[in-house]
Amino acid sequence: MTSVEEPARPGERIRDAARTRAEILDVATQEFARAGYDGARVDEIAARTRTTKRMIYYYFGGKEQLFTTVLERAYGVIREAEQQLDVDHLDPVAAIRRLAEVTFDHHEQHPDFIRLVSIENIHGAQHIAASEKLGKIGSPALDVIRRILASGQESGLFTADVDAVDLHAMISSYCFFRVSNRNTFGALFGRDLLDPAQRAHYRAMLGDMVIAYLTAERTAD
Amino acid sequence: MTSVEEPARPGERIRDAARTRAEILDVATQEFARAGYDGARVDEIAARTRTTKRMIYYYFGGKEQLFTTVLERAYGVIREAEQQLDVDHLDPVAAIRRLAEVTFDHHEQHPDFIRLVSIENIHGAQHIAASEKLGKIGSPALDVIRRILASGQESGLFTADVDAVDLHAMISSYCFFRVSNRNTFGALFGRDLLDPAQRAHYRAMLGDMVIAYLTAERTAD
DNA sequence: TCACTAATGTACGAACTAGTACGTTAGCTA
DNA sequence: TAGCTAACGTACTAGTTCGTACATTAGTGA
Repeated sequence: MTSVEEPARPGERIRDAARTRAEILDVATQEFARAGYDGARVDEIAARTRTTKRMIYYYFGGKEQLFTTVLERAYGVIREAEQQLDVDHLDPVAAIRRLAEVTFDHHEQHPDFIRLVSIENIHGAQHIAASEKLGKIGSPALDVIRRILASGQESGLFTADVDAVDLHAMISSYCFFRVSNRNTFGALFGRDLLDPAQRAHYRAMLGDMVIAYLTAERTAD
Repeated sequence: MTSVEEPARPGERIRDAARTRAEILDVATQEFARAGYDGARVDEIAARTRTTKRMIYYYFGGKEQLFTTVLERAYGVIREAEQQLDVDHLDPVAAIRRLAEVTFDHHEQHPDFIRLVSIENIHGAQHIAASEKLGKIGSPALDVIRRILASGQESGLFTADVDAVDLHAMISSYCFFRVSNRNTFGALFGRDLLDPAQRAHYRAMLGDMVIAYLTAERTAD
């Protein structure tokens, strides 16, 4: 998230379109993540900004488009993180573990993103559908997975029948659930999935799981 | 879900507290699952019922308590399904696969439940916390997992360092994600995780993953 | 320096929404 | 069958919430 925090001496009123826009997006991200789409209040977003509600409509058109823009920016952040990923120098097993760990870390570090995605799912992904940007930005992580899989399968380390998108779903589900379902899981089972003391344990567990799946000999079917 | 659908000849007005209550819960479940807690409309729930809004407040006290009761009932259904589970006659590997498959099936068959849990997570699991019923109903599935794990570890089939709650989280995350994130995943990757043609594939993949994890020799750490 | 426009602020309204005051009736029980 | 109460319906209100009409000013280019 591009956070904005110039001091802005009180009383003085500065015009800065980019700053105002970014500040609205920052606050809106928090507010939507906090309360959901319908629970979020446009007035509340405005109040926590150095500008007024009028500006939200000026820059974004309305609550719906504001949420779409918030989503676009949140997905942009994860896409950037995935693009940083460089595992070509590692052997397939180490590479896939590294990918899993980076995914794990990113989910943990961006709970707001997880919440926004959960909210978007409740609403049928309608904002993604309405967004031109989000329509066809494939995941860079997918390309990485494809390369690792191809290399691992070629060398015979990995079983042959694994698909990149499926593996991505497997890794994502584990990382996502840990954050998205933290509250109900904690309430029902008395265990905090985000407990810092257990972090390394869960991180290793994910890697072990994925590698075990990829290297196990499958029973005939 | 205990669905209610007596014909109830038009014009005639029958008094039936249990039926009215159940009908409100049925409709409320759909409405909350459809639109989220804040998106759901009490008037809409009432309108789709053969009774009036007044009755919602008569029986449940308010929107908040109505949602809590909806949640309690939804969790009750899954707990019942878990209690049906009988895998004691199977060997550990078959038993754990069976457990995974039953979990898989239940999630797929109850998308409304998944949505309600997602919604509850957005709101910090506050309704679970407020509910006496939901406070301490452990999951029967957990007991089953504990027995299978103990048996599998004793016989040396499974690695020793796996915890029941962790394994439950692993299985749940896969099953949950497939339903909860169907919309965004489909929109971003063009693949429907609930495609009936892929159902068997994903079901087998889960079992393979869990068994691979449980039977793999762990690298020293 | 003048004028023009992008950027901003104020005040308000129309529609919605949870919740309630009050009145009515079915059906059971004494 | 009289009366009592659980069950139900109608109509309304108070407060909220998204959105906008209108007024204003900072900064830039001619």
